[in-house]
Amino acid sequence: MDPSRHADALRAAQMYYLQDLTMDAIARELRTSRSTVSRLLSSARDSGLVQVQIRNPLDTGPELEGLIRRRYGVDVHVVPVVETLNEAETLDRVAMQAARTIGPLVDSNAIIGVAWGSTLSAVSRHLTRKITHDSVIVQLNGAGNMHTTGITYASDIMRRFGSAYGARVEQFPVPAFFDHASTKTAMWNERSVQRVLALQAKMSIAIFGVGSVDADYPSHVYAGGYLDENDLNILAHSDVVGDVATVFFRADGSSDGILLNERSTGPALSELRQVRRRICVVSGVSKINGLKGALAARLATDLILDEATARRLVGLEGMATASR
Amino acid sequence: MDPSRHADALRAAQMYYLQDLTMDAIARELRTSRSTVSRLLSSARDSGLVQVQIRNPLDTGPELEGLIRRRYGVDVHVVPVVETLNEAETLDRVAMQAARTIGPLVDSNAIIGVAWGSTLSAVSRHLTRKITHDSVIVQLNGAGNMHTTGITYASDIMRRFGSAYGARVEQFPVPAFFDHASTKTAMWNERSVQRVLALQAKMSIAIFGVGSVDADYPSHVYAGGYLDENDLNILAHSDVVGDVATVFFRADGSSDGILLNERSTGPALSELRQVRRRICVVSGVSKINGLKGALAARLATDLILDEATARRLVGLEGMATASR
DNA sequence: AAGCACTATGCACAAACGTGCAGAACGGAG
DNA sequence: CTCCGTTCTGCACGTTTGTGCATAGTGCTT
Repeated sequence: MDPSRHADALRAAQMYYLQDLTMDAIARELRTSRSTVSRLLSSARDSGLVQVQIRNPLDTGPELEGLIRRRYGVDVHVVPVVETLNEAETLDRVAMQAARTIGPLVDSNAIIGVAWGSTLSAVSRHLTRKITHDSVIVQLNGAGNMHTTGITYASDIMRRFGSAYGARVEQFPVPAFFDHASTKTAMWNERSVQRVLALQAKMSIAIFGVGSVDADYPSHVYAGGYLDENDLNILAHSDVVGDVATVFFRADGSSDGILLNERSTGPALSELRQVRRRICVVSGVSKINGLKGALAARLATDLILDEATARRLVGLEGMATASR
Repeated sequence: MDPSRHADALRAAQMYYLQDLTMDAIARELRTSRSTVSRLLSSARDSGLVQVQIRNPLDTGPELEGLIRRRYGVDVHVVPVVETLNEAETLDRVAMQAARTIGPLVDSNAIIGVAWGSTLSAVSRHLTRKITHDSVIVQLNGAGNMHTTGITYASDIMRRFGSAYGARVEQFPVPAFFDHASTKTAMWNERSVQRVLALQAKMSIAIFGVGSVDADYPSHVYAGGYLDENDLNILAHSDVVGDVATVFFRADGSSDGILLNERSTGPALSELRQVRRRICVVSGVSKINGLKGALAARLATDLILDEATARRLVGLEGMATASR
């Protein structure tokens, strides 16, 4: 990219967003055409030069947010969507808003843990660029399964995060679940694995969705060939309600004694809870039970979810909007 | 204001700025007309719900900024303006950009010192609202003179700052200059004055312009009847180059032995330098000598100025733009 | 209950904006 | 120097957005 174009984009952005000039006026000052200015501005926006932030004064916000915030002790962002949208459209809009909400939280020298799944995939597609230095994106859990090594799917997510924030990407090249807990123990002593684990231990931000065992559209983990029939049976007949980064938990948030976790490659819930900022993105009411479990386990510090699910969470299904 | 209107504004802002919907689509979701949405959005913008920020990656920024930053050790924001604009238009645009640049720096519990003058007046007119708690705006120096008590002029500035940030306003009801230094000493022992001085001592942000003795358009201080003919003569025949908040200094930044300062009500330069964030706004090349003195005195940590003055500061008058 | 002052709404029009397209400018490769 | 592929530019058009104005709504006073 021509560096003088970047400088022009900066000038244009300042004049447009900070001085309220029209594109026409800016075009005259830069001696170019209005359409070029339009393009300069859009490049300024998606190169992260311009940051738009919505700061919701906590006290005046819709009571729905206040309710969730107080009950679960998380910073919550309710994404307004109409009920008539289908699952895919809702996910798309939640993902877009999530991507723009986490942007401002990312800073230089951050170590960002990222899970994978349909939610994170959608989020990764909507990230806006932001220039940071010496940041690292680290994969939270393995993505290999019986059919594929899972590399491309999860690594696409990782790569998008990396290029949006100009960060190094550290993949976690292991399966989602080992067949034998003993293999995991062995691998966990490998230096290549330990390097990733060490990074995970230093995470300042973690971003993940939740899986819910009883979701209508089963999450990737439950349908994608990551678990065999036997495992699925065991899950279905246990009191497990969901997972975060392929680590399972019960409705009360406990996870002790869940055998599958010993073969899972995701971070133990107690480790995850060490991370300063833990951002959970949820779209779709069918994930409600998994979400409740995750909140009971205090896995998230920040929660981004669609309005319908938010209402379900606090038992206000009937209300049309939060504020009247 | 109807609280549900505020909630709608928030919803609309989220959908418009974070989900990229058109106003038309938002209107359908909110069951109202598109024009109402347009108005909701503009109210969201100027109530500070929506914050637009331009983050200029320091390393890729125009070299002009880098030059000033390195030479004077200040964070600099150069406001792009064409040379053909007259003084008033330039001031207006610098002021608008300055107002929007300082917005993000203001936070809850801040104590903000504000000077007065034509520059600050212009800035105060363009402030964008931002909700903060327990912030205080404190006047840096008295504004009374021989003709008026100066209350309305300076207090308008203060009031605008106060209402933009929802902050308490503390005026400084003294003249700009005392006739006798001894009166100042006496007043400085008054409890009402000491309360203001105590606040000033705790400032976290100070915002001021500069006066320049040899400016084409003499600053308010030099023309507004604040000083009598005798004082002006003394100034003209001394080596004083300018002032900040009615405290004078020389080209090298020194201020010792300038008698007028003993009668001035502004903060001593050494006190001003204690403030963590000191924002200096300058518009117009004729202030160049005052500005150079202020920079030599290290009075500012942040400098916002128009492009022509910036070029003059580093001796690049000829260059059309910074980057080609 | 009526009157009044003020604010919010929708319409219609004008202004501002985004984008497909065709041509210009640029930058190697031969 | 010419060719070719790529990127940038301005135009033209359709879409999206801002705003003056007439009207409807709201709340307060008498």
